[in-house]
Amino acid sequence: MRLLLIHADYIEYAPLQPAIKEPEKIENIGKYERVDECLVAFCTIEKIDEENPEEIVKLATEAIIEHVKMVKANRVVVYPYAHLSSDLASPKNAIKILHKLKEELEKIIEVKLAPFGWYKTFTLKCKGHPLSELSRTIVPKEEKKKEEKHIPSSFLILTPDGKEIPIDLSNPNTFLNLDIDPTLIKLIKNEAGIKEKHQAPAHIKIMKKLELIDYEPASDVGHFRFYPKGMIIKTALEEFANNFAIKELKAMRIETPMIYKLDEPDIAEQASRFKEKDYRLKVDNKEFILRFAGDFGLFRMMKDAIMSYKQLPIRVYELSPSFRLEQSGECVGLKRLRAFTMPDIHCFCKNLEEGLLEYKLLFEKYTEFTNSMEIEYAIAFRVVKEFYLKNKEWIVSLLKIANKPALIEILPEMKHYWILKHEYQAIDSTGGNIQLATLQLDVEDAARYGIYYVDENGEKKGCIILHSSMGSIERWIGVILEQAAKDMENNKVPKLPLWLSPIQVRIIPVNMNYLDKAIEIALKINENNIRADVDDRNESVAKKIRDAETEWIPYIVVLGEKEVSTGELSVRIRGEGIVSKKLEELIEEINKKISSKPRVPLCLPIRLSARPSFK
RNA sequence: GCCCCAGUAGCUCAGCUGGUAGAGCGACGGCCUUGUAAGCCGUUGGUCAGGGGUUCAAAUCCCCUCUGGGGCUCCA
Repeated sequence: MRLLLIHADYIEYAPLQPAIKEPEKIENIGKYERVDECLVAFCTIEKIDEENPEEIVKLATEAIIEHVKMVKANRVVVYPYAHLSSDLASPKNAIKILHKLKEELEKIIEVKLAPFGWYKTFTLKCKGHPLSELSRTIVPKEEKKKEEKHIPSSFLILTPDGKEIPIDLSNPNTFLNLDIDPTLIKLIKNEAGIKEKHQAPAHIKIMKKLELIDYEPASDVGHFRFYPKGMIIKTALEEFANNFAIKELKAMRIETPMIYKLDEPDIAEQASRFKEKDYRLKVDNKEFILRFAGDFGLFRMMKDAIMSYKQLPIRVYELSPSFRLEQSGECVGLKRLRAFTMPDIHCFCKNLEEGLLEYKLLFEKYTEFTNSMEIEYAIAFRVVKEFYLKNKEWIVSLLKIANKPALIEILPEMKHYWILKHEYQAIDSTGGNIQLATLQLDVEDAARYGIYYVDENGEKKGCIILHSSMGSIERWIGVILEQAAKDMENNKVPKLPLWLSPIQVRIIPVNMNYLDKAIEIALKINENNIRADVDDRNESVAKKIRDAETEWIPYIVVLGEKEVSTGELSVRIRGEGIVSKKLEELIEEINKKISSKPRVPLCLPIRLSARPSFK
């Protein structure tokens, strides 16, 4: 907010004609107001004021009152005056803030507020003493801090054979024509703010068309409803996350509450570092916060845990919903939500040396995990300069595991709680990136939240904490659908990975005479933990095939006289064609393809005619 | 959160220089008994996102709200 304060004998003004589309309503155009012995505050509301109107009003009130006392003015005239800044707030908000300012001042002194949004004529007699003219700029305190903190990062590409290619994000020539992984180039373009397609991500239409997931307007922005088929995919991914953490990494699974009291110091501390992106609620006069990450409950639990150096590294896993009040304009489809399901694995290590061993192990596991998901992705590291210089060869050894070059962001100094992190980023159908798995090396939080282990000498020591996640389940669904959309664009038949296809096999009886046999076959397939159903609707075979194809069903079996008499099924494989197979061969093929991926049972009526349509 | 664009039947959309709505698909009913991407006939279907305003008259013009999309901003 900009203020120009004038101590005046009098001011006289009258609104003449509207200056904006929606000016404040006034009673008499052209009617003069006169105020004597006053401090006139010419006042410009700036864009930045919209972020924290309360604070701005408070600071402005203080500044005006301070000056009123100094010059001993009897009253204040707040005079909207757009011309003190070139970065204006929206008129709607400016009016709100000005009225708020009037309200606050009124508690202390007589105030007049000139109408907003009018061209006004005015006469002003300035007293002319040394303190009679003064200008002030009011800026939110937080904003000031932010500006001071900002030191730019530098960027480079690091290859598995240890080559460093410095790049400059503000100069696309330094990276656009490099002969290197095209997916990484796309990631860097995103990082540099170069966007190729300005359109809605394709997964939104697909998730509705396939009856997986949809918006729920009765909820808040970024909260979705999951239909039965969407639930199959979500459950399968969750089970995959469980298997990864529990079977693969031998982590201990826990669960912690979703709601926390804000007056607990450590909770308040974590909340304050997350700005205003949290959901708050008041119950029984107590203020609560909805968890925006798993750390709340986990850190409390680990603070109380007694850990010996002999037990480390200790891995803890939690899968649970988190809530973040992301800016409404940022919530798009499944890319960014306000409610999401997050698998979290935290590893508690003795020291940096053990932390690095653990990091490398997790890097290998997460890379293997991401590779198995049939998507296009690139890796980005963020690392504090000092750490990078000491450990460059170690990072190269990670890249050798992934066999991919990576973007490296080098932070001149420690800015967050971690000294090293990396992300797996998928590229969507519009060329935008979607962050998936991430791994962070945290050297600060153990001390901050009192998480200790007891060392060889019986002394308490702070842990090194590795935070890691495969990324939210919802995002993974989005990315898998985006991958299908990209295939479609490249004239490939769009598919879901077999293990995630809600219906894996559809049996189509040629007519009602073969319905019983069809159901018998479907049940047999289901017994093998493969999801099969039967299209028993009274439609032509052609129609049923068409519907199965538009549902992206990977295996379609047509059942008629021929099949029943020979025992050879006619199997239409999505994107490939029709082959002849015995039932056992079909089951074997699917089992082989799904391999160790999770098997979620069919949670729908086996007969299509028994299902409602959710579209 | 800000700026811009959009919202018409369950779905996809037409109508939008003002005269209170239409198609295809779906659903429902019937006929057909089906062999690898839509068999035929009929019926049903709407507070034109919600609210307010202008007007004799609003889906159509104006304002507000909600929801979605694009672009910013933000993402310890």
